[in-house]
Amino acid sequence: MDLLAELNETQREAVQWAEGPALVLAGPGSGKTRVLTHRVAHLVRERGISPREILAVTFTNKAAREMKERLLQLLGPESDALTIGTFHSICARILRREGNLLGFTSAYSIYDTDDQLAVVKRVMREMNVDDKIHRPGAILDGISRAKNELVAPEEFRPRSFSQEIVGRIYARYQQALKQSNALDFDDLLMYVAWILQKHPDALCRYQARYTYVLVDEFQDTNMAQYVLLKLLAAERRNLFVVADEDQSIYSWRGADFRNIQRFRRDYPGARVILLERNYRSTQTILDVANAVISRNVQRIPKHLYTDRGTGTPIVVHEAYDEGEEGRFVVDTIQTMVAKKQCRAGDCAVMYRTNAQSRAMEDAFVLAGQRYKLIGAIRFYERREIKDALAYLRILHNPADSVSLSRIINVPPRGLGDQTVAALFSWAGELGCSAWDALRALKDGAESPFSARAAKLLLQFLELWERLVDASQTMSAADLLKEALEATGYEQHIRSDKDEGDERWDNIKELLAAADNYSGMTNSLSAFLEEVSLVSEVDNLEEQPDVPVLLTLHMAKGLEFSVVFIVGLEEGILPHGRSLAYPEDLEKRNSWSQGWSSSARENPEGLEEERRLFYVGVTRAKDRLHLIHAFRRSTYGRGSVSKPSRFLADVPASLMQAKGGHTPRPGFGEQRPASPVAWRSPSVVDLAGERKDAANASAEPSFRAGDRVRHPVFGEGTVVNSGIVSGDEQVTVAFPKGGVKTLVARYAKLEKVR
DNA sequence: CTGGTGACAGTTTTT
DNA sequence: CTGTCACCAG
Repeated sequence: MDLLAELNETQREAVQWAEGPALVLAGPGSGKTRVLTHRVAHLVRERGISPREILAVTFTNKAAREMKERLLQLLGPESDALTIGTFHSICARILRREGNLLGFTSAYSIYDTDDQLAVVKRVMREMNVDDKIHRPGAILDGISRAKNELVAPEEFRPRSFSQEIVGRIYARYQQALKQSNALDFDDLLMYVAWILQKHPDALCRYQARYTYVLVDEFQDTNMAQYVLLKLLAAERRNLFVVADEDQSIYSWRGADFRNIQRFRRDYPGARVILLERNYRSTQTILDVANAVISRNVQRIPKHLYTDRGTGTPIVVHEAYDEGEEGRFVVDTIQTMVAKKQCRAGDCAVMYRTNAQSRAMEDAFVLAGQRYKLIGAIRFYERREIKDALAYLRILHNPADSVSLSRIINVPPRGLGDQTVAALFSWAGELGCSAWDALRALKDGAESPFSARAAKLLLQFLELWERLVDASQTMSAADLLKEALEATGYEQHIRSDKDEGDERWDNIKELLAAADNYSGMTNSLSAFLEEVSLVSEVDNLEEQPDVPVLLTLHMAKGLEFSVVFIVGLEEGILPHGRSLAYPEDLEKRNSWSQGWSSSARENPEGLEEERRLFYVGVTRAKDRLHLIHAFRRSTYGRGSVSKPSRFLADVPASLMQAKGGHTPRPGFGEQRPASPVAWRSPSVVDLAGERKDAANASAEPSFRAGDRVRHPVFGEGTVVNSGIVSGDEQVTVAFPKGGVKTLVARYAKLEKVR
C-alpha cells in the first residue's frame, strides 16, 4: 500500500517530516488522525525505525484504540511492538516498574474522583477542618492544580487562607494515599515526571527506548504532561505534536493550550504545518465556524475550507421554551427522516449542561422517538460496580483503605461506622494498614474493640484471607464470582425493589468484561488497571439507528451529518459560571447566572465557551440547527432568556431565509396574553434588568426580553438595548433573520404584546 | 441499621 | 425542581 497516496500535500509534508520537533496545527476534520497514523507507518516502513522505539500518546482510550486498529491495518502484526496509549495508561505502566522508587508496590490502586473525595473527607475529619466552610471538592481542585503543575506538598506556597488549608490537606492527603498504596490520576503523571527529573538513569532508559514521540490533542496537555514529553524527547528531539488551540475546552481540568506557544519557544527550529483543508463539513458550516472562532483573540488565525460545496443553509430557531425546543428538534428530525434527507442515527443533539437533557428526553419520549443518551451515567461509576471492584482491589492491594471502607459493611455485617472508625484509628496508632491490624487482632493483640465487634471483625478477616488466597490462583472473573458468592452480594443487591435487577445486570456485564482477562498471567492486575483507566465498557453491538443526545464536551472528536445545538442562550452558552472569576463565584447568588450587568466577565472563560460552541458547529457534516428558547426554567424557576451573544457572530447570509420550518399552530398564542405576566418585577429581576427608576429619562425604550416586529425581519426578541451617542441601538434576535443591531430611530420597530 | 427530614447547592469530566 | 448528605429518631 502506498502510504502517501491518500494524503493531500500538507498532510504528506507532515507525514514525511524527517527528524526533530514538529507542530501540526490541525483544524477540525482535517485528517489529523490520518496524519498521525500514517506518520508512524511511514517511520517504520520507509525509514526503518523499529516499532519498539515509537511512542504515540493520546488523551482518550478511544483515540488510542482507533490508532492501534488503523496501524494494524497499515503495518500488520509489526504494529504490536508500538507503544500506543493514553498519557495515564503509559504512566501507569511506567509506575508498575518504577513506583518502588517512590515507595509504591506494583499492586497499587488507582483512585478516581470518588475515591479521592473519600480520602479528602477523611483527612479533613482527622484535621478538624469544617467541610461546610471548605468544600472537599474545591480542596481537591486545589490539590489537582498543584499536581498538574508538579508542585509537591512541601513546595506548595499558599497565596490565601483557603490555599493554606489546601496545602495542609494536600500534604496529609498524599500521605494517606501512600499508606493505601494508591495513586490518583494526577499522581500518575506527576510521579512519572518526577522520576524522570530525579533519576537520570531512568530518564536515559526511557529516552533510549522511545526515540520517536508523537502526541495527539496536544492543546489539552497540562504542565505535568508537557514536562514529561519534554524530558522524554530531550535527547533525540523527535517530538511530533498535533494540536488545535481552537478546540481547547478542558482548561478547567488543567489543560493549557499555551503549551503550544511554549513548544514553539522551546523548539525554535520546529517545523510548523497548518492543516486547514476540511473533509467533513459543507462550506456553509465552515463559514459559520470561521466567523465564530475568529472572535477569539488568543489564537493563530486559521481558515477552514473544503471542496464539498456550499451545502444547506443553517437554521436558527427560537423556541418558546425548553419544551417546545425539544418538540422542534424531534419534529425536524422526523420530518427530515420522512423526506429521506437523513437517517435518524445521523442526527445529534448537543447541549452545554447535562441538566438540559431532561427536557429534550421528555420531548423524545412524548413523540415516541427512540434516542440514545450518551454519558450521563458512566458504567464504572455505578455504585454496584464500584462495590464489586472494591472487593477485587482489597484482594490485590490489601492496603487500599478507601476500597476497604467502601465494602467492609456491604452487604451489612454489623460493622458500623463506630467500629470501622475504631479499626482505622487503631491501625493508625499501630502504624500499619487495617489489614495488618486485623491480623494482629487475630494473633491476640490488645485492641479497643468490644467482644462483639472483635468477633465480627475476625469473621470479616476470615473471609478476606480466604479470598486473598484464592486470588493467587484464580482469574479476575472467577475471583469476582467467588467474592460475590461468599458475601451474598447478589441477594443484597437484588433486594432493592426498583433497581435491583438492573444493578445485577450491570454486575453481570462487569463479569463478562472480566472474563476477557481469563487465562492471562496477571489477570487480576490487568483487569483492575484497565477498569481504573477506562470510563466506559466497549459497546459491543453498534447502536441502532437512533439520534444521540450529548454534551458539547463529549461531542469533541465525533461527527454527525445533522447537528442541533440547543440552549443557545446567555447564561447557558456561554455558561454563567464560566464567565465568572473564581473569586467572584463564592459571593455570587446562584440565580443571577452570571449576567447581571454589574458583574465583570472573565474573557478567557468566554473564549473557552466560544471554542466549545465552535467544537459543536464543526461536528456537523451537512446540516446545522442553532436553537434558543425565549424562556426557560432552571432550578424550578422560569425566566426570560437572552439569545446567546454567539448567535450574533453567525452571518445572517448563511442562515435559511424562510419557510423551512412552519411554526406549530398556536405558537404565538402560547405566549402570555399580557406582557405583565412575564415582565413582572420578579421576572425582570431574574433577567438581571434591575434599573433605578430615577434614571428613567436616559432609559432606552426597548429592553431585553421585549418582543418586537420589524417590517422586513418579522418578529424577534430584544437581546440588548442602549443609548449610543444619543441614538438608541437595539440588538434583536429574529428567528428568521438572525441577530441584528438596529437604530431605534430609523428601524420601524413595533412592540408586540 | 434504616428511614425520614431539612439544608443546600446546582458546568463541563479525555484519565 | 432535583439530588445529596449530614443528622437524628426509632
